[in-house]
Amino acid sequence: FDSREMVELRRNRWTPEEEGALLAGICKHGAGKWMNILDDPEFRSELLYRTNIDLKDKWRNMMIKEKSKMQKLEPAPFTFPPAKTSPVASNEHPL
Amino acid sequence: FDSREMVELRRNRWTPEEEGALLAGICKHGAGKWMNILDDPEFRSELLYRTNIDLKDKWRNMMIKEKSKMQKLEPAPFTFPPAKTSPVASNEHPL
DNA sequence: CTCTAGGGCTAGGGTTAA
DNA sequence: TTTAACCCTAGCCCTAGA
Repeated sequence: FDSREMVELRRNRWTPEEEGALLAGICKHGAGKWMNILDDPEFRSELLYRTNIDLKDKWRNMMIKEKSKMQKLEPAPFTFPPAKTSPVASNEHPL
Repeated sequence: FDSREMVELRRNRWTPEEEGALLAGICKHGAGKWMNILDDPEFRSELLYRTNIDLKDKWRNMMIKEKSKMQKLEPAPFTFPPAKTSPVASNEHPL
């Protein structure tokens, strides 16, 4: 009996602990080895309520977020008239 | 400049016909099956200019309105222990 | 059969406009 | 100020292909 099968009903935010376990698992097994990460005793307890699909989806979302952060750091191309550089309020959405 | 053209620029208010189609679609497919409702030939023509997100948002707003009406009608008497809620038949859509 | 990759869809918080 | 309509996106679903 696998308790992961029971958790189909929840819509769950990822905790920092789960994210850490996922990243550590990726470092150890590689991105894409979702079932290997879940089966690893080192991460199993932290990711008990996640499926291999959950891991894949979460990794994708993390990559999307990293990508958008990178785009913010890239130097702005030369334009005229200059693009407005008003600071973005922290409660606004990125992108 | 025709004032009716101004109407096109406003936010797209839901018509009673659209609301009826949405409710009928929910009865048939269930709340949450927004794309199924849109794809159903029975409702497609009436909801032609709505997206699945529009359907979801409209249903939420309708529920909010119903809820506030309920709260106005029910003074919510203090009881202890709390009154138990009636169970819902499992063969019905949850709505 | 299981597992992964990637597109699609929903839920719910947040924002805008009237 | 209120709120119907609309936006953003994390999380979850569907499914072809390995």
